[in-house]
Amino acid sequence: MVRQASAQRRTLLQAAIAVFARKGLKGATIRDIGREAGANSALIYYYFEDKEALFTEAIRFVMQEFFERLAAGRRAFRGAEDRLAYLVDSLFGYFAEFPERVQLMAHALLAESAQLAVAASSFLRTGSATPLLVLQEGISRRELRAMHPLHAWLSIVGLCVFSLMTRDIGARLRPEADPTFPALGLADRRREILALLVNGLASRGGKKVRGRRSAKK
Amino acid sequence: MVRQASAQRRTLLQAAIAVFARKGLKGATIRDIGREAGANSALIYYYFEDKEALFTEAIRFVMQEFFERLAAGRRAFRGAEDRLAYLVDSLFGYFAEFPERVQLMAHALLAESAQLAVAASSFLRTGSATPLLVLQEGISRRELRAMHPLHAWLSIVGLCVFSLMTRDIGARLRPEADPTFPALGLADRRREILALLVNGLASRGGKKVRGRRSAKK
DNA sequence: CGGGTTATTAATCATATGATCAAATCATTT
DNA sequence: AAATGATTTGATCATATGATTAATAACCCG
Repeated sequence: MVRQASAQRRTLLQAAIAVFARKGLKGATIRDIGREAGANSALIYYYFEDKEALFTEAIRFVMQEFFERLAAGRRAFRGAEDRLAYLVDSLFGYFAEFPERVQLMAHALLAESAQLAVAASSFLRTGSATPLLVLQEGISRRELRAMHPLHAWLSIVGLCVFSLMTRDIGARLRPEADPTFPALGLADRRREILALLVNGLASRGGKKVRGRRSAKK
Repeated sequence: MVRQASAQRRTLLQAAIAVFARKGLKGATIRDIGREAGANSALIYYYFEDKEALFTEAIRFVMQEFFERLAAGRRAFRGAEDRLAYLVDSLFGYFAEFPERVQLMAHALLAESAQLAVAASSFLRTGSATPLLVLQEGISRRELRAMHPLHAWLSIVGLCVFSLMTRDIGARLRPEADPTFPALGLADRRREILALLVNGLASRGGKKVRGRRSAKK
């Protein structure tokens, strides 16, 4: 029957986000999600069509929530670095608050790209995809190199998501294989990614370093 | 009994790589893999411990093969851009030849990081992780900014893998949502990623543009 | 050829899973 | 309180799955 808005429905959706994030669409089971929600798993079929539809709604929810936050925090930008910092910080801030949701998006991206594309295109159509607008603005103002904003955005997301997802890989490698590997916190990673986005990996040494180099600290 | 090297064993491993790449560890079934290999699925248990061990061997195989190619193609570098181009081109070239293997690594990176860490650390220990050596060399020579080479490598992998994995998402979005979205080929993506790695996203306009800007074309 | 080892298969097991449904509970209105 | 409709649950079904096993086929060496 697929009921709309209700507290129970929201609870189930949040449980689904958590479990899908941990195990992926295939790895998560209906019973897992029911248990996480503290409800009978059969209830899921009262509120949602099936497991796939629940997954689709989960990624749509996360995407919408993220775009809303981004739009809410939008401001005037002082230049390229400020503009890029806004995007990177939004990603890092969102995922610092809801770490499991990055993982959900990563699963969607990798294994269920069809569903992700469906969800994403609805945001593109309604013009509510803030990151693309912000990047487009930066390109128009010649702050950023000329390129399609979607490519720029995917590069930023790729860097951040990869950095966030590989934190535990680094942690696992560190002790045995490479004692020199530094245990960087989120703030350090944010700084490195921002430096990469603004200036690239190449050293600007020899010739004079640009003033825009360091954000803070 | 877990037999070592044999033609059949290799066939099964290749089939596993293909199926795991398509469906992930959880999504792939033993029967899928058997069918792909044209063999009885029970045979898998003759050559491999279980499904997880097969997955681990699959990512180890791909990682080793990729590192070997990288080591074979290693050369003297003329500077930061040349050095970064070598790494990006190695990734893109490997993907062009074996797209499914890159997808397998993406699955391992984002969804099965525990197994990836096990496989990766053995390469780190033996010092055969060429990309880290190449990056370390570039940093020592002040071509590249000072940072831990593993972070630099993960950034490069993140950019490339994300770009490669989102190609079909872009293709799905393009027609309906955004008619301006350009259908970039691999060569264009390579160029954009390299430009980002060398110079960042920020425009060098106003102040004079660096000579190292454009790779070719 | 023949005996013994290795490789491969069909059949099967136990369990997990997505989904359904009828019954039970709860809420709301009369 | 009775009646009606919405919500929740335990039981159940059919199927898919990872894994095992016993039997068969292929291979090899004398």
